[in-house]
Amino acid sequence: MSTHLSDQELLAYMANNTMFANLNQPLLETLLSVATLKKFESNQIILRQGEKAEFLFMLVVGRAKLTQLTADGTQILIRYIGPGQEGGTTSLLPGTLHPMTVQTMDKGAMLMWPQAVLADFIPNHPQIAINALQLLAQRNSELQRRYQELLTECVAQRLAHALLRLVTQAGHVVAEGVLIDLPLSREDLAQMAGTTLYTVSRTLSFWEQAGLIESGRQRILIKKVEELEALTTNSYNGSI
Amino acid sequence: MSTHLSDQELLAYMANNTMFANLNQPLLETLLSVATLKKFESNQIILRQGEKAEFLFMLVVGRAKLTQLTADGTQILIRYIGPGQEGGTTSLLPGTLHPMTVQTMDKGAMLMWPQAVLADFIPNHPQIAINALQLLAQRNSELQRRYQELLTECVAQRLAHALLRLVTQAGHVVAEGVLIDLPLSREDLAQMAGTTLYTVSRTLSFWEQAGLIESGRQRILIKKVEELEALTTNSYNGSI
DNA sequence: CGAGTTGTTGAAATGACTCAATGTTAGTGG
DNA sequence: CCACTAACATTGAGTCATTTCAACAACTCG
Repeated sequence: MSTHLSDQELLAYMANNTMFANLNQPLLETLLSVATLKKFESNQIILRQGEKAEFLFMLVVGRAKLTQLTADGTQILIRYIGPGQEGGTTSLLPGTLHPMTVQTMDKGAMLMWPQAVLADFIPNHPQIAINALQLLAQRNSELQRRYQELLTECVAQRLAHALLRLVTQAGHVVAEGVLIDLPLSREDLAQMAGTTLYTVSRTLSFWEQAGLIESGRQRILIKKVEELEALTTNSYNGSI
Repeated sequence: MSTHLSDQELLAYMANNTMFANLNQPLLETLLSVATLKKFESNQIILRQGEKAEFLFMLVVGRAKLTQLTADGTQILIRYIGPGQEGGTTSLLPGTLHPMTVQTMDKGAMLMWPQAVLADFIPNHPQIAINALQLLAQRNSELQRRYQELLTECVAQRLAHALLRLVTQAGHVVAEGVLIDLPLSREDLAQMAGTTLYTVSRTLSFWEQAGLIESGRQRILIKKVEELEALTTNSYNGSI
């Protein structure tokens, strides 16, 4: 995919994102006109956790990884984002800090809105604030769900949940099942499920033997999505 | 405390809550005029998890407990709220469901705003939406912090964190330290820290022997807050 | 005073982590 | 095109924190 996009395409991405939902076309165009299109290279850090939140962004080409570093230095992986998905939502509120680091995975481009510019739109277009509210409410409920998982589920269930989330976010249907279209290492999965790369490796091996998945280096193919779903609810945990 | 309050007092509670911050006095009064003051008994369920979110509320007398039930039936304790604290924040967005159950602990009273009424204020007073955004952003970052805790810390550290949160929320300074003014059972603490009542009991016994706390039936007095804080950061975990 | 709730504590079981050794794959430069 | 290297993955053995189960002790309330 080229990093050159028409305004048409950019507007389409915006219209499909909750952040810009229910806004009329002229307003979308105005918002686009105050945005900056910034290109980025692979493996570049866009936002660093702890820095002042100065802008909202939306990827239009390429992918990025959202991570958090805990006080003791453990890195956790929040989620992956792709074209049409936004980040830095808290930037609407002046004086906040970025809760996570955003790191690009490919060469790509994004639209950027400075905090002050966007905030100026709210008095006349409160829908923007409502949209942001909607977005934050979604994030909140997803986080709540993950918090619950962590509190009550065993590693195998959490890993199954993490894979299922990846399926809906980055799953491509192929002949034998669903392929997760991301360069995922065991370490990445461990950071998502809150465990170690060793336990991930063991669990995936077990599932591979059971015919649920097929995994190789940085590659995961899920052959039986329903059975993986069953693992998340069942009391049976696919441990070794 | 009586369950009878003047408009003065109600307005003061509102003005101090982030939800109604930066609103002028006339607007606060208008908002109060569209609210309903509802009295409740002890141990009454105000909102049930999964029900349609139909109103925002703010306690003015009494306390309540916010809990969540996970898919497998485990109950988790999110937090306690008291006078001046709100709940049902997601009610600003039409069509959402309550993410948690709210249960009263004492006889008391609260102000209630139906979703539709509040939503009507936003077009002319976008500050309300911004306030809600602020509130959700706070909740979000607190949840993130707790998610991280769960992911990286051991039980003793999580329990220490839970106690410290309770200190700031419901701590009363007394001669010997800080008394947590809530009828907290070991089971309650276990639900907050994501562990079992047995481990809570063991850990508290250990801390009691170390002179950090003093705990009895439904009663916890923290004698050395700083040392408890040290436990949360240190690599040393106060295990048995 | 008795019944039910709440808290304590020991012993055994266990899930997950750590460490260490080894295998596998992709990419690089000769 | 092959050998080399670094990154990624697997697996076993040992260890540890935490849970589970069970028995008992203490407190509260009608």
